[in-house]
Amino acid sequence: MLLTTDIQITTTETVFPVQDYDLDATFLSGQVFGWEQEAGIWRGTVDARWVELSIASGGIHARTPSPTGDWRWLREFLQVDLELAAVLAAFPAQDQHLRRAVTACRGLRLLRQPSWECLASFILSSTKQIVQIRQIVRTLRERYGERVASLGDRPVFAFPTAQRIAGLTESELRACKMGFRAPYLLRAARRVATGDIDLKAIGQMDLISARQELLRLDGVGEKIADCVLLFAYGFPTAFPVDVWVRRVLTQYYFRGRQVTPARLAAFVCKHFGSQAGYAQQYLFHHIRTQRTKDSVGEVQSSK
DNA sequence: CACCAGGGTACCT
DNA sequence: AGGTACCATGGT
Repeated sequence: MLLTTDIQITTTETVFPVQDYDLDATFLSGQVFGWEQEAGIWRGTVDARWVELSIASGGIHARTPSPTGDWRWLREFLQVDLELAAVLAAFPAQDQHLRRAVTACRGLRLLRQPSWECLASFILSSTKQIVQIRQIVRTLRERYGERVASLGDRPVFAFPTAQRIAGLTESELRACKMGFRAPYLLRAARRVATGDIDLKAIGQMDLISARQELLRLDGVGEKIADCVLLFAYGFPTAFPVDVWVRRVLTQYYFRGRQVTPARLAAFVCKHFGSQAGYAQQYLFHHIRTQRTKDSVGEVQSSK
């Protein structure tokens, strides 16, 4: 089918007519680590393509350094065709905690990231603060990523491929300050490079099989698997539970009592429903951006 | 300077 | 199945 926005032959910019899309909330919500913001403009790469994004009247304005005849790669990444209202309508109607998070984070979206970069980034994420994950990813790009065309003054590098990382040594990776995660990343890169783990095939699987396949990787547990399932493959019920989400769930829905992981998973499945992954992202971003607000302080200080 | 960070594994009971 | 030490590094 032909969409009017895709008919242009070659152009370096376009506008996606989409409403309720907050670039700041989306790129700052801990789902992606390689993008930089300056004066309201977000810059980053999708695979080997560099792009800059800003909010314009009527939607998202995108610019690329060289003509892009077909913007499907960016539509896919940004998920501009997703109807956010339909997602929000699937949330439990009587959940006031979730409702408040949605109101506070209006326009927060889930991206659809390239799978290898997403997997690698979250292998690096364990017990790291988001700022540190960003730093490690930046170092990896600068040292081992392919240079890509950009519009700025400084050079830009793509996230290094699995093949590239597979050819590195553990000490070279440790030099990027990733610590004990280095052997995990190296082994994952090798298995992806050899095809032992087929990232493309995982996208065609059902949720259970895809999760099982990701869990075969050393250094990938349930939380990281769920991040990749949600942020790279778009499984709508994947629900990553990190320390923040665990904290917010136990505080809001279990009166601060200790809950076993199995019981928590059962609650999540029953309560949040078909768009649980989106609900998770709203709760996560909300709790992390509400520093000094009354009741939230209790959540932050509780274990 | 303790404590914590978008965890996972090995090893224990 | 559920607890715990440990892993490496830097922010707060």
